[in-house]
Amino acid sequence: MTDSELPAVGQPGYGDLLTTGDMARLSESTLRTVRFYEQEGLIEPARRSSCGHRLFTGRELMKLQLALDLREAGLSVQNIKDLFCLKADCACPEEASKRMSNVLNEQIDTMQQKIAKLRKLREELTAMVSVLTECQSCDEGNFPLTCENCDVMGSPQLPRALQVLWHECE
Amino acid sequence: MTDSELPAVGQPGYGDLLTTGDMARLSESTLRTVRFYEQEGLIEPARRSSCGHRLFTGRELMKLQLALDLREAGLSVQNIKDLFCLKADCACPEEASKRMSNVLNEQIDTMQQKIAKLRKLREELTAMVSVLTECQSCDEGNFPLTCENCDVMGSPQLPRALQVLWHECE
DNA sequence: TTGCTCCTCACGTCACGTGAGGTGGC
DNA sequence: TTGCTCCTCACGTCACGTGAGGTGGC
Repeated sequence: MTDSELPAVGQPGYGDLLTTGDMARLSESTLRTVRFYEQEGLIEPARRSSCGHRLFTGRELMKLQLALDLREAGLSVQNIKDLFCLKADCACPEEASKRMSNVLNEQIDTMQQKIAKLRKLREELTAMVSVLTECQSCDEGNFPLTCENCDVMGSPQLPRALQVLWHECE
Repeated sequence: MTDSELPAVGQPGYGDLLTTGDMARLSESTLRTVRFYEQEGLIEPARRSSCGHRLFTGRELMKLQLALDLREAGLSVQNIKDLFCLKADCACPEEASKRMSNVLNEQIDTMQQKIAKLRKLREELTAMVSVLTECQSCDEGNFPLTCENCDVMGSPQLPRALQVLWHECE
């Protein structure tokens, strides 16, 4: 076996198998998270090395990466477990296919709502930065001395974030 | 005082002030969350009623709503506290304006990345549902008997979610 | 021997959830 | 008296973070 034939990851003699550290690095998570997800039954090592180290297949890395993405999207670990088991829990593939589609469509819906909320908040903050930037180079040379008299800062239609984060406080 | 002059919320004789329950309802959160955010110093009741009930102004409701939106966007309660105090913590408004803009721009950036990740995952799940739906009404009448021989399910370019959630399992 | 990566407890943390038991006005 | 809303502890939960102390191959 020449160097060029060595596997790119999971280096020392474990074939294509990945250590916990490999899993953490390749999924941009942590050792703790990899172990936690194994403990919760989301992933499973193919075997242990002679000194007790977990060894995972590439397929488990895919599962871990998907699980982490779904967590970021707001699903609980239990939700993800249910998804991972859904097909096996169904009596037949027809039922599995329909239930899977239903569950996924629900998730797609809630993700769409999350995206909409995030976009709205992002635009609110963007609007606030615009006003701040505008006022920093105030044409009237008033900032920040006489803002109370200014129609920009005085407007009641200012973005909510600006009203909350940029008020004359207690 | 006629009925039409009564405040719409915070009904019984508290003027325009809002109870903890009002705050929870109007922010679509919970009593516990309102109290927790008060304890953490994000909001503050204007006063207590004679029997010890918290009474908040409309302004505190705005703060609560913004705080909840920022939490959903991924900021910690400490992050939000820092934002709420940023202006007061600055020596002058010029500095506050610049620091605020910087912090907000960072947040806008990370929110943009979150949106991109969510959209990507949403499209992955949508693609998976498409394949499932297509296969449910398989032209060849094969589903789910002879999927192994099919070029749809056999393709290595299937969405990752489909590979993970719809495989022949252990 | 040193440095690196892995291991197993096990306690800590963050943002709340969830009762338990009590109060005050219709 | 009953029902409703509020109150204060205080313990529980979820998804990990963070040491503490130990192992095995270069």
